[in-house]
Amino acid sequence: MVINPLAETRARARTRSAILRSAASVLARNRTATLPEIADAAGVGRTTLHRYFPDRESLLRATTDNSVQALQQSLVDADVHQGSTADAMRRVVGAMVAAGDHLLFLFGDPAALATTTSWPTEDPVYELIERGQAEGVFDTEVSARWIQHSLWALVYRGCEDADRGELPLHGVAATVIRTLETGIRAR
Amino acid sequence: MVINPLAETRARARTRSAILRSAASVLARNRTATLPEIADAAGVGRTTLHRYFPDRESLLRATTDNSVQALQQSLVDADVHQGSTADAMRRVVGAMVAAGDHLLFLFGDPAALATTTSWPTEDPVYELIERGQAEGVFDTEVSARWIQHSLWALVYRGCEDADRGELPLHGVAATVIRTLETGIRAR
DNA sequence: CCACAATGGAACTCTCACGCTCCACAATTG
DNA sequence: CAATTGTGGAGCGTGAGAGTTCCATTGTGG
Repeated sequence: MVINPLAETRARARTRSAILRSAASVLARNRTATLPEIADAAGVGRTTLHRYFPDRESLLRATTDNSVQALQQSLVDADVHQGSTADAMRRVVGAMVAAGDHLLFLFGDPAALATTTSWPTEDPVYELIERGQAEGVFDTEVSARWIQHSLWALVYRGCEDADRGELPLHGVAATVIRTLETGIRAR
Repeated sequence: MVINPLAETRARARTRSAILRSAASVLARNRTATLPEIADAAGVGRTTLHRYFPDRESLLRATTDNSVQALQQSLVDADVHQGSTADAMRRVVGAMVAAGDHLLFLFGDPAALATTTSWPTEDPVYELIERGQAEGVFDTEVSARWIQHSLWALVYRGCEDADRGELPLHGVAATVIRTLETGIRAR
């Protein structure tokens, strides 16, 4: 009956991604969450969790890789090379906000990002920032790296505020973009 | 010999604050750090650590309270009511950066801030922001709360970058202020 | 429809951080 | 310079979470 023992059945694929999604969500909010907590959130038994990810570390690695991939896909969808630099940056913010839990998980744990091997060497967002600086659209007094980190920081904070109900989810992107583009000064 | 059994001797006070300082520093970088790690960082034996803080939770509470107080003191020194709103805000950024490890510890752990009882109800920075909005100096399209959170996010990120050597410590405040005031757009 | 993949509860061991105690030694303070 | 306070190493019991196995039950999918 087994046609291809290497291929995951649909059931396994569904379970696997349910676990990864819940893991990112739970760990984003409490990085010391226990395995049973994660299993419960995924609607899965602790035994099943162990069957997919033998130990905690492999679950963390898989969750990190999965979140990196989800975030990247979201950025690809944003199509950074389309239209003006400013418009592209706005789409980037929207894309990151859309990545939600994945972003909160990744940037909430300094260790996670530091140890992952799946972080792309080619970063379309970083290139976009450099492009914007070369075009005279973005500030050249600060480094491209800092601009990128400012972007991360504000989007992260926006997502967290939304998560706590301090900011309506549909307004996060607009608010972040406004502050990112022109700061907190009145115009 | 005991003159006042309630008063801490100088030695005890020194040890206590050494522990609290190290705890904030170590826990900011790894919130699951073990007690021996914290004791080592403070140059103190594990036994002594336990003598001052019977269990992990009491150490965490004390460290949180201590960091809140240090940050507050730093803000008091910044003298928010002195001079123009813009200048005051610049001093606030400098004060927060100076708080360094305390800030990284406090804002790095969502749970720490949520459970502390020592967070002041009167927040001079929040009042400064409201004042700035009323004066037409700060953006009124976004909430005062969001401006405050943007401030936190950027200062936090700046401190972290400095900690990782991605940003020179003496440039953190200036960089954060620039981005905070006018965003990432070129002028 | 029915074989087999997939699941999850129960129960076990193992590890490791924690909390605690005791006692010899060092530092302080008057 | 003593009397007392403060320190820290060694070592032990405890408990929570991790990792494992077994087996009865469920439910996918050909």
